[in-house]
This record gives sequence, C-alpha cells and structure tokens, in this order.
Amino acid sequence: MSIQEKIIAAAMGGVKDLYGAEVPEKMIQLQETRPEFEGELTLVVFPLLRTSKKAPEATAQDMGQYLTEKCPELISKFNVVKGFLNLSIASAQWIQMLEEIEHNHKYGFTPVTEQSPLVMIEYSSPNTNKPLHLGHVRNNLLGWSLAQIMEANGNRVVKTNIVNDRGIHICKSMLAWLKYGNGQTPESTGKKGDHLIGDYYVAFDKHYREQVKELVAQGMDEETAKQEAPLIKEAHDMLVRWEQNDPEVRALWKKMNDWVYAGFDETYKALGVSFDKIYYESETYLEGKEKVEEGLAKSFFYRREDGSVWADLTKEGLDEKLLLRSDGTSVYMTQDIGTAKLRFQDFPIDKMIYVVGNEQNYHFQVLSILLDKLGFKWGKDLVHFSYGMVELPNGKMKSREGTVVDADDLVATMVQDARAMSEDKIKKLEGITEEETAEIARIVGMGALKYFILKVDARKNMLFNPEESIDFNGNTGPFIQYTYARIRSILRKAEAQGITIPETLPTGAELSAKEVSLIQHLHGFAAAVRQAGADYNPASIATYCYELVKEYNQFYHDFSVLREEDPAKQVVRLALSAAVAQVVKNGMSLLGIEVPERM
RNA sequence: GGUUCGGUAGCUCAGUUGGAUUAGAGCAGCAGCCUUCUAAGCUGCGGGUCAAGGGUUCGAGCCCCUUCCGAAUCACCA
Repeated sequence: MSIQEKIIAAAMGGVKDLYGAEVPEKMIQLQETRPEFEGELTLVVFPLLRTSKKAPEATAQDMGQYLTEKCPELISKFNVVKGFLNLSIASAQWIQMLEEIEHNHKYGFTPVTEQSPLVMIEYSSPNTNKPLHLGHVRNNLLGWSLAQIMEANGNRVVKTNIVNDRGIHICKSMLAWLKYGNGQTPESTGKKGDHLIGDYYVAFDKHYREQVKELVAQGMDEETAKQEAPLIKEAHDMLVRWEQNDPEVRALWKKMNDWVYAGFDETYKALGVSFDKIYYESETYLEGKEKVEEGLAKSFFYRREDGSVWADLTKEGLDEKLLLRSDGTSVYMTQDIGTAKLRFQDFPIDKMIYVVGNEQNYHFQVLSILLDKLGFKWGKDLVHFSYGMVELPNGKMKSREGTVVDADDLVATMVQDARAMSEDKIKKLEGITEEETAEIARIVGMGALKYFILKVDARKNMLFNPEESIDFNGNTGPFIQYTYARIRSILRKAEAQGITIPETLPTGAELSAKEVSLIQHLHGFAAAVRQAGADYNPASIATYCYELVKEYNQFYHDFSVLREEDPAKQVVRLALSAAVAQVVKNGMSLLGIEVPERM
C-alpha cells in the first residue's frame, strides 16, 4: 500500500469518527504540497465541509489532529492554511518507499502475461515512391513510443506497418526509371534505394509538367492537358498492366520496391524502430472488396446505377462514402477494410491503434463506423492516434518546392552535431575509444532529435526550423542523458571504493527536503506511466523525465554522495541516485531514447 | 458553410480529475558559480490582460455559451 493510499484510508476513517458519516473515496483529495509550504502531501478539505459542517480551517485542524494521533508512524506533523491541510510524512516512510523503488528494476511497469489484452499498433505506413521525411520521423517515433508505453501498461503489443506499395505513384517512378534511368541501380550509383526511386518520381513530375505546359501552349485547356499528357497515360497504362499481373511490369515493380525496402530498413534501424508484422497493400487491397460485397448483401451499403458502391452515413452525421468505384476498383477505405480483415485473421486483436496524421481524422471516423458494422469487435473503439503536422518556418513541407526535410539527412546531421558538441568534453573521459566516441555521438544526437519531437503534445502541429540546430542544452534529451551519465559515474566510483547499497536501507537518516521531494517524484513514475497509457501521451513521459532530472541536478549540486561522512546518509543518497538512474533509463526507453554510461 | 483540433512570455513548449497571495520550464538577453561525485550543470534578474467577452461556484488557464484568429478535413487521390 502506498503512502497516499494509507492516508486516504485513514482520512476516510477520520471523517467517520469525527463527523459520523461515510464519504466516498473521491471526496478525499490528496495532492502534492506546493513547494512554498511545509509538508509533502496536502489534504484539500473543501469537499468535506458539507459533512463536517464546520469552517475550512476548523475541519482541517480536526483532520490534522486525528491523523497525527492515529498514525504517528506515518505523519510526523501538520499545518493548516485555509482549507489546505499540509502533512509532513515521516522520513522512515520515504526511505522505505525509496527502498522498494530501488529494488524493483521495472518499477512502474505492469508485467505482460499470456492473458494480457492484445493491442495492435499501426505506424509508419510509407509510400514506396520516395524516401522518408521529417513527417514520417514524427510518426515513427510516436508509434514506437506508444508501443513501449502500452507494453509498460501490461498489454501484449503487435507493432505493424502497412506499406503502400501499389498504385499510380509507384508506376510513375517505374516509368521514369525505364525512360530516363539508363539502368541505374543502388549499387551502380551508390545511392540508397529509396532515394534513387524518389529521384525518378521527381523526374517523372518534371517531364510530365513539361508535357502539360506544351499541350497548353498548343491551345489545350489545363485540366484536359493533365489527363492527355502522354506520360500520365503511360503511367495509367502501366497500372492497368500491373493489376492484370503483367509479368514484365510485376518484375520491375518487385525489383524497384525491393530497393526501396532496403533503403527504408536502414532508416528504420537508425531511428531504432521495428515491426512485428508488415502488411503490403498489394496483398490486402483485394480483400476489402469481399468485405464490401458482404456489407452489400447485408444492406449496410448500396450500389448506384453506375455500379459504384456507397455507404450512407448521414444518420451518423457524416456524408456518403464511396467504397468501390464504378469500374469495380477499390479506394483507400476499401483497402483499410481489407487490411483489417487480414489482421483480425492473423491476431486476436482486442484494441487497434492507428498512428496516422490528423489530416485523416475524418477517414478514421468513417472507418470506425464501417468496421463496427462489418462485425469487427474492436472497430467501434479503434483509436486513431492523430498527430499534428511538422511545419517549417514558411509553412508546410512541400516536395515540389524542395522544402522537405529528409529523414536520413536529419539523422546524419544530428549525430554530426552531437559529435562536434562533445569533441572537447569527451576528451576528458578516461580511456575513451573511437568506437565509444562514435556511439556516444549517435546516442546523444538521436536523443536530442527524439526528445525534441516527442516532448511536444502529439496533437499539436509543431515547428521545425532547419536553420537552427536542435538544442543540446536545457529541456532536451542530452540534458537528461547527461544526468544519467553523471549518476553512473558516481555509482562506478562508489563500487570502486567498496560502497554498496545494502538490502535494507537504514531508516534513521534525516532526509533533506530535496531528497524527500526526489523520492516523491520517483514514486510518481508509476502514475506517470499509467497516465501516459490512458491518454496515449508520450509527451507526458518526456516531461516527467525532465522534471525528475532537473530536481536531481539540484540535489547533485547541493549534496555530495561520495564525500558524505554519515554512512547512513551516504547509502540512502547512493540508493536515491541509483533509483533515479534506473527510472530515467526506463522512462527514456518508453520514448525510444537510449542513455549513455558516459558522455 | 459543416465537422474536428488548436490559441499560454520575444521564440519553442509544460500545466494531471477545477485548488493555495506570485500561471511554470527551456531558448534568446543580462549577472554570478568549476583546486571538491562530469559546468551538456547550478543560482539569480527581466519578460504574461492564459485570444476576447459572458456564465457555472467557496474557487476557472482548465468546465459551459458566444465571438475572433489559425490548422486539418468534407474527392470515383492515397
């Protein structure tokens, strides 16, 4: 039972003994005491006034008296400010709490068992016609972090990726490669496959627009020209041949997609993300048609004279939604239904989370209704983890204007910056090798990038200015990593000096306010993990880590661990430091951020 | 126009189910602190009509209503 729970139980008893009435638990409002007042926990008595029929001060006084007399081992003293009863908790209680946290290396995490709910998280979901950019980076980091958080909350997690590997956009790249590629390959050019394909996508667009321009110059109106340009016709023709399983087109398609996948794999590896199961739209898009036919048979959907199939969602306050085109081919929605079908065949999903940008809020609103109608039990409560766009100072990223921030470039820049940053500092570290230096630069650079993105509330659009490098000081990933490295250094030195943390901590030591506050904050990790899971909110974990570390740095500045002469105080401080390091490491792992032993 | 989501310091962002005279961090600016466990740190100063107005109550940045500003979306594109 935690200290909070003990106090709440005692306070409920107090209300009954003092005022003769049972009150529900939520009437006992316990919160952390503000730093400017004495005490650690505060009981807000306003909700109890109706029961006590006394003034706030008098009620708080009653309760304070009762609690100190009833549980002297728990509460050492109290003070009353208006309707706020500030309680000082006995040092021994805090030390005991610290001991529990320090012993449990997975403190705050709920174990996963065979019976745990199965949560599938879809994220990343790239197109195979261009390399990943900053928007994908946000998606991947959020998806990965969310997966870690769900797992820490005791869910079995299946991370999945749906690759959009078919459609007109891939045909454009293929066609451009055939026309202008001269047989280039990733090997012959030394270029990552995804970047190579991206170049051809751009090349297609360039030539296509030239053709359109030419047709317009010949007097054709622009809309017609866009449809009549020979290149786009060829691309459409290629798509038809693809759908007809033309061996030549399929072979080219496979070859080029494989180049892209090899490129993506490198980027995913650098970002530290992975998937348990990858789906390809080329394999799922036909499945959706069957489900639509099923829905048609059950009259969930209807067919128009031209043959197209629609869902009427006006009763749900939405529009009518197209599910199959008049030529019988499927649209985006149909594919998502097909993918859902396959997924449910593969896994007994209890909850489905889609990590997809907020531009698709409407799509998922509709998808949820459709999946529910079609009998997917998780359809109704599917979670669209909707995140905002990454904007540049002059607006959105636009590939046509060349303002896209490339994922690989960004990663390389971050690691480079971290390297430059650490150059002079790291030399001070004893016996540092080139490998370790490079590894630290990687960890710190990625830490800065990941934290920069994840600390922002996912729902919000966020700003990235390529002109300004991402910070390494202040509220940043490296700041947190640095604190971890400092603690590890203390722990190494303590070990070398033969100072160890005993199984049972001495409870006699008097704790400073800063130490108590740190233990309290450590204790809050479990609640922070729970909250992050309930809200699907990685940013709250980032904030938690920052605040914990900020507090530890103050402690670090004001107190010494190794030079403390009272052995009881020393081991408590050592245990406190070890616990902070452990919680920081676990917290950062929920963000997919590694922590270095030295930096 | 409908729907959804945002608006907090010069800039980037926190702010748990409503709680305490003074709404917090970081960056940028200024001023201090390294013979002592790593200065990627610590301390201090300046900086705000929490978009505006009304309401609910012991109490509102947070809840309700109206208005203003911004974003996304409302395709036989994905």
